Parts: sequence; C-alpha cells; structure tokens
Amino acid sequence: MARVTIEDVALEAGLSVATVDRVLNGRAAVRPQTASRVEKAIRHLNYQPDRLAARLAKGKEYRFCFVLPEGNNSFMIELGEEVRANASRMVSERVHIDLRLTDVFDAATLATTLDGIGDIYDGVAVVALDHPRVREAINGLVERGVAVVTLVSDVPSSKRSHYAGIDNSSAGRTAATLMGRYLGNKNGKVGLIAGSLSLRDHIERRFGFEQVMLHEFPHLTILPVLESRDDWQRVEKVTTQMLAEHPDLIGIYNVGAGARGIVTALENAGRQKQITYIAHELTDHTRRALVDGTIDVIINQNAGHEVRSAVRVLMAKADKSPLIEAMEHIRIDIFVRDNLP
Amino acid sequence: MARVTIEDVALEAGLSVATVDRVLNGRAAVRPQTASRVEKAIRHLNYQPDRLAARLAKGKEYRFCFVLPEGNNSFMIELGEEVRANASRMVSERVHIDLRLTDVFDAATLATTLDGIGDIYDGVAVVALDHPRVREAINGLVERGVAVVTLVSDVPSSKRSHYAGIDNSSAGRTAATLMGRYLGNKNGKVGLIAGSLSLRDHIERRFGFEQVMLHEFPHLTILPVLESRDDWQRVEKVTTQMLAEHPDLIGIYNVGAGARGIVTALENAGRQKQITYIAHELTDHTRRALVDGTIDVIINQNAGHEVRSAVRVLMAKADKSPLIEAMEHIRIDIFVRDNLP
DNA sequence: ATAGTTTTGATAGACGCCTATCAGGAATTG
DNA sequence: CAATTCCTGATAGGCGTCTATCAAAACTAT
Repeated sequence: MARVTIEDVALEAGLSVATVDRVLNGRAAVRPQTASRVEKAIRHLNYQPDRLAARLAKGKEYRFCFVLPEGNNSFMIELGEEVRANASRMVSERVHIDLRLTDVFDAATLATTLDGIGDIYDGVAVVALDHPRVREAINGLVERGVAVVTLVSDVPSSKRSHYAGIDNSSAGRTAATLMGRYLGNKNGKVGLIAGSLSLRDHIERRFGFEQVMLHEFPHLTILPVLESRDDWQRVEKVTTQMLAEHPDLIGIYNVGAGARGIVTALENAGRQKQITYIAHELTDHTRRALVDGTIDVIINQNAGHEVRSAVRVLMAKADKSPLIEAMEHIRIDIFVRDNLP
Repeated sequence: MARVTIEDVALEAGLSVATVDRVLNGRAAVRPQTASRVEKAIRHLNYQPDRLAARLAKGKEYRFCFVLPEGNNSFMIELGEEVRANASRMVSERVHIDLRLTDVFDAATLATTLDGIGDIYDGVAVVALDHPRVREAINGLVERGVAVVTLVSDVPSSKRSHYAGIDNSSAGRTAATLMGRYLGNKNGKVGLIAGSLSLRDHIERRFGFEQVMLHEFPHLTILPVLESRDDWQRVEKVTTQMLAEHPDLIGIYNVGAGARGIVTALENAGRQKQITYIAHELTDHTRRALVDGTIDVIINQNAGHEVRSAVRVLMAKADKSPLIEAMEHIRIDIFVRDNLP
C-alpha cells in the first residue's frame, strides 16, 4: 500500500531510474522497445507520479493575468474580488495572478491591452468583446504560446483554448421558460432590456429568450429591446418610460446589469407585484429585490467558480496536462427567494 | 518576486531556520518574544509555507471512508461513482478513499458499520440516518479522533464536524415557491410523495414545502403525504391511486427518489401535461422526463460537489487546517428544460 | 560564580521527482 | 573491424519543508 515511486518502476522494468525518467518526460531518445517496457511497468504497478514532488522539483511558477472591465458593475466587481482572493490563496501553490482593468467595451483599447501583455505571462483570462480586432489580439497571444481563456463572454471564432462561462443562449431560454410558466395563461407584453447589443453574451441571451418565447408562449408579446449600456440610471429611465407606455406590461427580462434601475422604476410605479421580473447575476441589490419580491427569479453565473475554473484550465494548459471537462462546466444557476445561498 | 522561503524568514528575523520551524510547527518551547519576532518577519515578508514541499516532507497519507446506502437508487449510485472517481484521482495527492455500502435505512446496521470502522481511517463521510443509535456511533468515531462528515442527510445533534449537503428545508420551500408560481391562480390539489418519513432530509423538505404552501398559496390544497420507501414501483402504485382519487390534482411534489414511478403513472393516466410535477435529483430518468415535459422542475444537489467538498473538509480536519466555509456550501440547483448541464 | 535548565543554532537526512553530466555498453556505419 | 553514433546506467545536487540530534548559548536558581 505504500507509494509507488519512480524507483519501483525502474526495478520492475529492469531499467534505471534515469531511463524511466527519460520516458516520462520525453527528455532524450529512448528505443521504442525500452519505452514500452517502461510503460508496461507503469501500468502494472499503476504508477502515478507524485504531483507534489514533481512541481516542487520543477520549481515552475505560473504567471497568469486576468483582464476585466473597469467600472462599477456589481458582478464585475465581484469577479475582480474573486480573482484577488484566488490570487492570494494560490501563492502557496506557486501561482501568481495579476489583475488588469480596462475598457472592455472598446475593442481597440482591449486589443491594445492584450497586445501589450508581454511574454511575462503563461496564460491570460479575459472578459472579451467579440470583435475582429480583439479576436486577432487573442490569436496573437495564442501564437506566442500564451494560453488564453475567455471569461463570462466568449469569442468563439478565436483560438482561445477554453471558455469559462455559462451558455448564454441557454440562459436566455431558461429565463423565457420561467417567464412563460410564471405568467401562465395571462396575456400581455414582455419587455426586454439589454446592456449592449454588441456584447456577445447579451446577444445570445436575447436570442435564446426570444426563441423560446415565440415558440412556446406565442400569446405573449415581446417589446423591442431597449439598450441600457449596463448603467442603472439609464436602465431606470428607459424602464420608467416603458412602464408608462405599456399599461399591459406583465413581464420584464433584464439581460444585462443595472438591475437596480428596474427595481426603482417598478417601485416608483407601484407595479412590482404585477410584473414578473427576471434579472441576471446575484448581487446585493438583486438579492434584496428578490427577497422583497420585486425580482421573481435571478439567473446567475457563479463568479467564484468561473475564476477558479479559469485558473485550473490555465494551469492545465500551461503544463499541457489534460483537464476533466465535466468539472469545468459552469452551470446556469436559478435563484428564487428560497434557495439563495 | 522569487519565493519567500523559511530561510528568508530566519534571515529577516535574525534567527535560525530551526527556530522559525519551531514556531511554525509548535515543535518545542520558544520564548514569546522570539516567537513574536518570527511572526513579525512572517508578516513582513508575507511568507506562506509551500504546501507542496510541506506535504512532500511530511509524507502524510490520508485514509478516508465513505459509507453510502446500498441499493439501486440512481442518485446514490451516482454518488458512489463520484466517490470512486475521486478516489482514483486523489491517489496522486496521497489520499486513499474506501467505499462501503450498507443498509443506511436500518439504524442498527449503520451504527454497527460505523462502530466497526476501526482506527485505520482519518475521516469518515456517511449518508446518515438521524437516529440515536447512529448519533452515538458518530460521536464514538469523533471521540476516537476520526473526523466525521455527514453527507446528503445530516445528524445535527451529533458531533460530526461538518455536513456536506443541501439545506433540505430550503429545498422544500423552493419546490413550493415554484409550484405555487407555476400553478398561478389555478385551484386544485397538490400531492406530496416522500420516501420515508424517518429520513431527515425528506422530513425537512416536506416541512419547508408545506410551510410555504400554507403561507403563500393558501388556495391550493395539500393532500396527505404518501410514503414510497424510495421504490419506484411503489411510487407508481400510490401515484396511480392518487390520480384516480383526485381528478382535480394539479401538482405533485416528489420529495424522495423513484421519480420514474410518477412519470409512468402520469403517462398512463395521460395527465402529464395538466399536472405540474416537481422532482428531486437529476438522473437519466428525471432528465428525460424533464425534457419531455412530464417533469416541470428538478431540484438537484450535485453529487460531485458534495463528494469533493466532503473530501476537502476531511482533509482540512485531518490536518487541522482552516477551511473556506463559503467554498463548502452546497447549493440547491434548479433545473428546467433549458439549463440542463 | 557554579551548576542546572531552558532556548537557540547548525546541520544532516528524508520526501519523490527533475535536471544534468559522464562513462560504459549497444547498435550502426563505412 | 574500427570508428561513430546512439542508448542506457549511475550518480550528484536541488526544490522547500519536516524531523531529529547535538552542541552552543542564554538564562535561572542556588
């Protein structure tokens, strides 16, 4: 039951430790038949290299950089905090994480930031705008051997090695199903508010939402999408206006941030109980509104999971080790008043 | 930027490595003032012991045992598979995990199993029946210095050091909220089916469900709870009977396992579309029924998370290191057709 | 001040693997 | 068959920490 070491393997194979090591780390030429003897011994003894010892010996340090949007969006702030928390926790694991804030909504700025991230990093995680310029910057990093993970919002056409985030189209569909079921057989209008129609995650959510609404709940009318730039003051303004224009509004789906603007608008109009309101991201504000009953459902992505997953993936990519796909799937959380964490 | 080692700390404090080590590991008497000099240096340099090196040096092996229910309950089978998967993955981290199946529903058998788990283990995770006999067995283990984590179903009155599972009362409340909202202003009866009224998780779910139903949706009538012993054939029988007796049944909440029995009963009666059916645990069966529309909502606990969390907690307890509480919270998942993983 | 006790220093060896070097043996080439 | 080239063995030293031991220094008590 004691640990199987590289020495045991060497003994079993009738070879030297050096040779076993050469096979394991592809260090130098080894004859195929010798290699297979080693592999056989490994299988036979079920040898698994001690990762602790390996990493200690290699003394490898990982350097990663997280590029997040600047600004006061609650979710992004939380994401940043998770990055920092992870950074300090990972120091004892030889992982160094830097955090850079930039204007993610501006393709040129973001691209420049990415280009400027020299060769000091083994990996980069970025909340990315889906734009040709950004795509090229990502590809540039990948070609220089830097592992890239997109976070929260993807750039599927790029060469990024992984996307750590939810399936936003499914998130939109989920919102639609809940909206339709909550509204039952009521008739009326449903309003859609998005941060920006050039952010991929918002587009996808809207698409998924409309798809399900049209197919499954055709008796509900979807109003044209309002753009909010994820700014809650603006959200409040457009919502107030929408409420005034549509007395038969019975549902609101907020695709982006700025949920508190809708809360205020609804409360000012005194219609928070009549309108089913579904929002994204669990923050202090949305949480309170959910408990109060103004928000009915929150669709959430767990920032902590996303960051930790991104780090795991970056580490795996950095030393070319395989990763357990299933573990890196970010789930779409649904919160009602009763299952809040 | 290079790693801060114990040597740097010694240098900074003007002491020897041996003394720093003594402070760090409480190995021998050190004068308070000397200790504080070390601590100051540690803070100053932000020294964090290299966990890899530490564990390598200690060469500590962890031995844990998971005690799960035998039988063919899909969820429990999945739990077992997760344990096995984790076991093989953790070998390279010096963690050995054994899996024992036993009749968890029988207090005496379970207690005997727990008593019999000698002192070979550093920790035990158990799906526990809340029964005095079991509680004593758990306390016995704890007193012998074995860390105990309850899994899925808790024994709060015992001395277990942690519960890795969802808050079942909240789960019941969640089911009720969704049931009430899905049914809207419809009137009718709601049926409740539980596996056993002596399993704590089922009792709590039922309690939470009824509480919310009575308060928030008083227009709905809750039928007396039916007991199913988590056996799907029995579930089918009682469901069929319930359907026959109550033509105005509009909702079913299945607190326990055996979801497929309800599916069959509903399909046989051709009432799957009229009745809102909420079930627990995402399995192949419930998944299919959710996609088909027979099940409307699945409340789930992630078996993989629970197992991994239990292992982390057991490790932390074994070497008395602190654990990040927030990370060990098991969330209550809500799945509708659109956010299935 | 002396003996005794308590704190500290110095250092070696281990944990399992990685890296590097050198020498000897095996296979290949002309 | 000799001269190369290619494979393999043996071994040293290191990664950062832990454990243990012995000697030296600093205190206490007498």
